[in-house]
Amino acid sequence: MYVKQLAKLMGVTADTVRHYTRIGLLHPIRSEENGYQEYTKQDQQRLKFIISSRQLGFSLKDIQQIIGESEQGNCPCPLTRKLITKRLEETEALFQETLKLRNRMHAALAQWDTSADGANASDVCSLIESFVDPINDSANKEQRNDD
Amino acid sequence: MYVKQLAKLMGVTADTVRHYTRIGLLHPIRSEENGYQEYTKQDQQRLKFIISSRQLGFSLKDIQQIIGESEQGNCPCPLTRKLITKRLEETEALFQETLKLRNRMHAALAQWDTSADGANASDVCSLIESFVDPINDSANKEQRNDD
DNA sequence: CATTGACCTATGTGTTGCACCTAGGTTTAT
DNA sequence: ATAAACCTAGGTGCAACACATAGGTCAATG
Repeated sequence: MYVKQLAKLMGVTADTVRHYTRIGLLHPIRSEENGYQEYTKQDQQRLKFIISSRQLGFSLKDIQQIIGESEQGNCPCPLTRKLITKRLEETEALFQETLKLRNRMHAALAQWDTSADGANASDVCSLIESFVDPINDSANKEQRNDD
Repeated sequence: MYVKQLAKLMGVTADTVRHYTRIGLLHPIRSEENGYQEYTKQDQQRLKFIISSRQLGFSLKDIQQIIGESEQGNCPCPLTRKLITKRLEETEALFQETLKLRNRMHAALAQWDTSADGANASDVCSLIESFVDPINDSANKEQRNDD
């Protein structure tokens, strides 16, 4: 099976398959006739594993490590548990940040909905410069008492 | 004011200030004595604007554009409104993706909490390979009837 | 007065996970 | 014969910096 066929079968792009091959996650066999990369059912299984792992938030380096453990005959599960804990923390942090950003953006749009495109010579953009984050506004801070 | 002093004052790293300078967002004056970059109050205001804009989800390129409009004498507000709409859509999408990822990760940890580190010769990692996403599992799909 | 430590410079590389491009070679069909 | 569609390796681009390299500057100290 050549690269595009495998990619199509697994629902990724040929570039993705080539990328995984480049970094050593897949090991196709080189055809002696034409120099093409031949992907076997093993590669297909491996690719499925990579896709599943990515869906769970593992980085490609994580996946390399996990596969490395497995190939050295060790059970990779402890490593897997350890890694997902780290990734979950990161994802949690990203989630919170993204949530806050989304809220700020909504707040800005709401404020800007009722404010005109004023032009102040000293400003670059009055909308941005006059925006007050309702959550981090100091007027609200004393209530929250967290500084 | 030199780079580190400005950075400290505004709560960013000196590298960040240098980065903004490199891409033309800040315009310090070169000292003739020692060749150091001298940042003025204008740069300080500008940096404050950049930080505010970043907090609202604008990319550095967005900020370049907005400043560009302003420097050409045009009111940048319409552009600002247009750009934040795009960024908000992206942030919304990122938020949803991150939320789903977080849920998958929590589901995995929950499943793995009650499953042993089994070793199957054909698997790389049985935990990952046997994980069933409760949300995208076809058995549940008909029940939940959307998302 | 030489040295140390803390600052400064420009430029280049590393990060992540691919997508895209270059410049070719191969295979298949018309 | 030629075009269309596939394949190759290797390189670049993205975002927003962090970090490293190799050097120059400056104030204070022993």
